[in-house]
Amino acid sequence: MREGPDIARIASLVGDPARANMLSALMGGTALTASELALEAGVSLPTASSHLSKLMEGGLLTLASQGRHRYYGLAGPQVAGMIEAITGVAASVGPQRVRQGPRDSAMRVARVCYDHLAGEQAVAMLDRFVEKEIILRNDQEIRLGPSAASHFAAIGIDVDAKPRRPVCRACLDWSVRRSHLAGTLGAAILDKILAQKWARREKDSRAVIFSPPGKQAFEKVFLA
Amino acid sequence: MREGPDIARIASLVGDPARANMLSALMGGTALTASELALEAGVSLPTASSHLSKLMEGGLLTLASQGRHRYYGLAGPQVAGMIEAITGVAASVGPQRVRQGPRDSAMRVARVCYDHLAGEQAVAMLDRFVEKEIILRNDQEIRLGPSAASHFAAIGIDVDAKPRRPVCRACLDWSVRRSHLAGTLGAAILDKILAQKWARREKDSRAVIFSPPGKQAFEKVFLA
DNA sequence: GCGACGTTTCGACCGTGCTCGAACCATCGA
DNA sequence: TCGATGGTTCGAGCACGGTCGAAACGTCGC
Repeated sequence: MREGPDIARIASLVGDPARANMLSALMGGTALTASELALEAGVSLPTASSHLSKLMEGGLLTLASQGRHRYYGLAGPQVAGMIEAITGVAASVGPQRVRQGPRDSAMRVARVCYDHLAGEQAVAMLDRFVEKEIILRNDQEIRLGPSAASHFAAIGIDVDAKPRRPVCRACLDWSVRRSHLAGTLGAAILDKILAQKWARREKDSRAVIFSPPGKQAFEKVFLA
Repeated sequence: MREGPDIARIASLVGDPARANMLSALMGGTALTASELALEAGVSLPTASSHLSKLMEGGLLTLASQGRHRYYGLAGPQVAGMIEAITGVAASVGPQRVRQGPRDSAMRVARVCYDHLAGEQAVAMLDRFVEKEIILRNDQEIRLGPSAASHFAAIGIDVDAKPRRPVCRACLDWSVRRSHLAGTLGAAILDKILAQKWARREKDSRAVIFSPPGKQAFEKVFLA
C-alpha cells in the first residue's frame, strides 16, 4: 500500500465528465460563473454547484465573489499544467472522439491555452522564432536565445523581468501535436495580440479570431 | 458542451485508488507483474487484472509477455509526466494524509522517479549543479550551462547525444517541494549510481539506499 | 502427457456518487 | 419592503463501477 500525496483524489476530481468540461472551459483563462459553467458542462445548476464545491474543496479552483456573482477560476499555473498534461495524454492515446484536433476549425487555427496562444498560428510562431534563433529548441526543451531580449524589447515585451513563472516554456499543442510557446513570454504575446485588437476572443469558446488586418499585422511582427 | 480529447476518461482511470497505486508503483520505472501490482494496490488478483485491462485499453500501460509472466509498464514519458503533474498538484493542495513527504525516511532521502533520482539527495545535487553553473536555473526552467558538456564527459556521461527526450528537465519533488533533475541527464546519472553500485534499489519500493562508501563516492562526484 | 502456477473471465453483490426538482438564501434594483 | 435573479442545500432516485469467489485458460516444469 503506497503512501504520499493523494493522487487518486485529484485525478478523480478531473475524472468526471462534467467537471472535466468545466476545467477545460476554465483553461480559457477567464473566471466564469456557476451558471456559465453549468451550461458549458451540460448539467443543471444544482449539479454544477455541487461539482464546483468539490473542486473548491480539492483546491483546484479559486473563488472571487463580486456581489451576487461568484467567479470560479483555476487555482494556478500548476493546476493548468496538470490539465494540459492530461489533455496531452488523452489526445495522443485516443483520437477516437473527433477526427483530428478540435471540431471547430477556428479553434484549430488559434485558441487560448490558459493564458497564452495555442493552435496552428502559435505553433507557426514558435517555429519561426526557432528558425530565426530568437528561441533555441532542443526537442521539447526550449530557451531564449541571445538575441531574444533585444528582439522582444523592440516590440514592447520585456523578457528580462523575472517573475515566479518561467519566461519561456514549451506546451504541447493537442490539435497540431507540436509545441507552442507558453510561460510569461507566451502570455505577454497573447496580451499584445488582444490589446492591439489584432484578434478577439470568441464568445463562450477558447477560439481566437483574427481580423484580416490584425492577421497581417501579426504575421508582419511575429512570422516575418 | 466541449469537444476535444477525452480528458475525463484518462483522469478517471487515474482516479481510482487501486489504479493510482499501481501507476505510482510503476513510476519506479521497472515493469511489474499483475500479482506484484495487486499486492502493491492492496486488492485481489481478479480486481487487479480488471484494473490493468482498463489501463491497457486506455493506453496508459504497455505489456510485455514473457512466458507465463506478463510485465506491465508505463506507456511512456508522456504518461509519466502526467502522473508527475497530478502528484505535484496533490502534494501542494493536500498535505493532509501524511505529515510531510513520504512516511518512510529512506524515501525522503532518495528514491526513483520513473527513470531518475528524486528526494533530498537529488534536490541537493541539482542545487550544487546550479551553484557551480553547470546548470542554469530560472525558477522552474533549467538548461545546460556552457561547461556542462565537458563536466559530464569527465564522469562518463555524454550530454551531446540528442535523443527524442529533453536532456535536462526540472521535476518538482513532492517530498521536498523543490525541483530535481529529470530528462536523459537525470536518467544517465541514476544509471551511473546503480551501475557503480553506490546504491541499490529497495525491494518493492521506490527507495534508493546508498551504501556508506557509495554515499561518499556520490558526494565526491556530484556534490563536491 | 500431467500437475503447478500465474493470470484472466464470469457472475453476483454492494456501495459510492452523479443527477435533478423543489425549496431555501443572498444580493441587487425599485 | 418587495420581487427578480444568481446560487446553494436538501432529499430521493438510479446507475455505474469496484469488489471478490469460483471457475476457466494458458504456459511452464517434470
